[in-house]
Amino acid sequence: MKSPGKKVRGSQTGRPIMVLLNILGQRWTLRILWELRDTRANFRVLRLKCDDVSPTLLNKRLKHLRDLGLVDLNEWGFGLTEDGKALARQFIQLDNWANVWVKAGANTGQAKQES
Amino acid sequence: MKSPGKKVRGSQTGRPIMVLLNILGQRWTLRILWELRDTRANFRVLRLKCDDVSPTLLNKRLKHLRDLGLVDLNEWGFGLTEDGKALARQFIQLDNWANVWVKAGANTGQAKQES
DNA sequence: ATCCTTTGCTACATATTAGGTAGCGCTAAA
DNA sequence: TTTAGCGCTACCTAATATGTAGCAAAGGAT
Repeated sequence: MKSPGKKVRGSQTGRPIMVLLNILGQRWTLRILWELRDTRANFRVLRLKCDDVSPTLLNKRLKHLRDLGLVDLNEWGFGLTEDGKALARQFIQLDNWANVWVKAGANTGQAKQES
Repeated sequence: MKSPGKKVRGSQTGRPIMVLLNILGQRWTLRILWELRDTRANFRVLRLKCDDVSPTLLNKRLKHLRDLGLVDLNEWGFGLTEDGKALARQFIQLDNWANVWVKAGANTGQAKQES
């Protein structure tokens, strides 16, 4: 239903971090940013990189990320804007952290995602 | 289609960053970690902090995060483990970035989330 | 003992979102 | 005029989230 002022999901406080958390909390968004972190790729290549996401969703995410000015499209395909690159840089640190985390014996949670 | 060994979502390469991206890419997960970043909270308080998520989902996420060793529960409620805190520390940087990002005139994407 | 409250948590029906497949319109080459 | 590749969309089905109600257990007060 969704009345005008009502939100569909996540916080609508408008605090930047909340906006960002909402965006990043959507399936595949983080992954897309990650895959584009140091390269450009056209739609199909990006699909392959992203474990063969459905084009429907990939397109939806790309559209969103483009609206946000984090991703753009040119003759070499999709890629990160300067803002997007700045954001992606944060993830590289996550990558480092993740490696240490798993090495430390953390459960990867792969066996049981759903209850 | 989905053959037996295939997974339901996200990459299954096992690379730590992928595992992490899968986890963080689930709705509310980032938000929960964010809200617990510097405080503990019981179930209900946490719900309120998280824009009144449904208990069903909050419970599911908390269970998952506890399995992963990122969150624990004690007499003061739910909170981050040492691992969780280390991860949350990464987000603080995201917060800073987000503020700059929005100040720079970025579209917050609030007006049109759904297509 | 019996009633409240609060805790974490669950059932269940509904709404929303994601996934998979096919294929469109466009451009450019052959 | 076929062929191929591009970004993108329609369609239907499967998975996930939401909302509401309410559970069992633990404690406190009457």
